[in-house]
Amino acid sequence: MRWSSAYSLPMRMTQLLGSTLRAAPAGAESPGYQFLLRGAFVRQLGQGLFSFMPLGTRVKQRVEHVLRQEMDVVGGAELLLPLVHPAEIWKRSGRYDTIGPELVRFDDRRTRPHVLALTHEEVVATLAASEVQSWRQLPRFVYQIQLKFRDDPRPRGGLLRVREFTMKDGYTLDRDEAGLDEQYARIHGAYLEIFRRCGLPVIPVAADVGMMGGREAHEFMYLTPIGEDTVVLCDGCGYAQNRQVATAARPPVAEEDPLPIERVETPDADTIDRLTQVLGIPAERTAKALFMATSDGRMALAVVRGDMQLNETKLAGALGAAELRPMTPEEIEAIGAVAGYGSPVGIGTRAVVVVDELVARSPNLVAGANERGFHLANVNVGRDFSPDVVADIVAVEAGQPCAACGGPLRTERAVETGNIFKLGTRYAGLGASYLGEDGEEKPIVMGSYGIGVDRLIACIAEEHHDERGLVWPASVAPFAVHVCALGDEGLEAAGAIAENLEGEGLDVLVDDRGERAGVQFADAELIGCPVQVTVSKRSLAAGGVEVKLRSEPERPPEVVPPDELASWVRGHLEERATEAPVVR
RNA sequence: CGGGCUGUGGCGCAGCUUGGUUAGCGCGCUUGACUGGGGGUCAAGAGGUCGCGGGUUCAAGUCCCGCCAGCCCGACCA
Repeated sequence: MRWSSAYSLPMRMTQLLGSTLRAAPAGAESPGYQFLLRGAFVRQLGQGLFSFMPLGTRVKQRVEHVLRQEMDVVGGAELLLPLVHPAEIWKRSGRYDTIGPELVRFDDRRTRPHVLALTHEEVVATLAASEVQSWRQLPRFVYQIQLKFRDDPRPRGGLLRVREFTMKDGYTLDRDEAGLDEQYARIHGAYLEIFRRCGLPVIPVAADVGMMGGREAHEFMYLTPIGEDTVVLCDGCGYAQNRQVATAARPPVAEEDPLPIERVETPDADTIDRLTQVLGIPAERTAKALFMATSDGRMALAVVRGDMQLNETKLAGALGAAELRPMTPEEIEAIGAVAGYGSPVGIGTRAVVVVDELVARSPNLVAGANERGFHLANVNVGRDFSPDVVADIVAVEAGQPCAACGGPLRTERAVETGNIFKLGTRYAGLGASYLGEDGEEKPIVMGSYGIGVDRLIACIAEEHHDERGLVWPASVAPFAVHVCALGDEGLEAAGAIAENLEGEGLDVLVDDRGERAGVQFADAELIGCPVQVTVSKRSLAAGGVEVKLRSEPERPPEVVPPDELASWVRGHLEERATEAPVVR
């Protein structure tokens, strides 16, 4: 293993732009982000816009090195695609219209419409169309490490959610689904290796395909309370899915014959809570109707059992809608419904009625009457109204039984550090086709594979720190060795020692600032390079330099003769290179 | 986009309630001395359109209105 980048001279701390901060700027909440700021790895320029300082850039380069190696192992060929795209290709894929304002659109000087890339499927599909003619040119796997810009409505959490970010994105081109499955599985494995090498424990979970489109997707989740996603996990059988798509075992439904529908008076019962009080029935005997509008202008009435929550992602999928929003009061009135007393009964064709699968087979539920102050008892799906769609549209809650093994499900907050999508022929409309062995023209089958580099760095910082600062895994540390040069004697001796380490292929940062010992030690711990070397009059008198590992702050330093230093460092780095955690 | 909070020197904050002369404190920065293995001490300094614009007032960092920016929660989102 190499512990060096292409650099051959030690980095002197006096070369670095940006000084360490004793206190974190206000607004930095998570410890990982605080240390990234305090250590001068990154600085914020604007909302969701970050400068990578020299130290941060080093980390980024180390992470990218791991990404490149692992992508190359699974047959990837690196390329670089433009950040600015003619709007045309996004119009041709249809995403120009389905994606909202997070896609930045602008005209160039000749008033030709352009966009800033928020991902690169369109470009790859366009390239595939022009470059691939024959089945003999497939399969292919290309990747890049490039900027993306997404005008997110709410950047937050430091580097966790930004607008401009670096992504390692890869794209597979295959003859058929079987070929895609093969490459997908291989890259799935490469992703696990990447996260292992970066020291980040992740869980692959089944996920929603979202704006990408396609038939299958996985996300690589880092479990942390600062995460914005929720994953559903089963300790019993290993079930793991994003809450957006997760399912739980369905409870049994009452075995009853349908009773005659009945209009009951329910004053001030415009919530399920109030309704159950007024009628003295449990929430699972009620059906609640939610009013949602789709981005393509359809009105939808979603019906779930009163004790369950709607999962909007599932509903959007059931409707084939890109986006959903709650209906406005005017829209609710327009379809003849009453908020708080909404009901699918009698709504007719004024709204698309989507009924949760459990509601569809539950007899004698209490539903609204579309009339203020009244509900309908003994509503039965099929008899009293006909749903347009029956599907699982409820959100899984912690504690519900696992659909696979019956064990209790739990939920955890998580950060999505990477994702992989089986796009299939979603982008074939851009002309990506090839001539098969049988002479038939066939659509190219695509896959898409992303890892957010900045987000990955943020997660590594979150995972690897103590109360004093960062503790970078050796694989991504800005430098392998941080040399503290104490006093004039230390400063004098440190140069040769650092150069020697560099000559041995180790990246070295030398603190040549002439600061007091305490300041140097504190900054070394904040910056978090794996090996700390102290050169001073005292260490030289003792026969060499003092070494200690950032990961073992309590262990007393060891004195090592200068000519043995490189092998000492190398040995300890190798030893720790295998320590990165693996989660499944 | 909705709700909340915050904008005062490079960083962290006080001052605002109850308007009143030269706007403070800690850290950092500069210079000097001492010190020299865990953010040292002393001394002397530099550095501020108090986010921006308007208003009220004899007088605004302080009160009012508008705007902008950032942070948090929600909506949204890979």
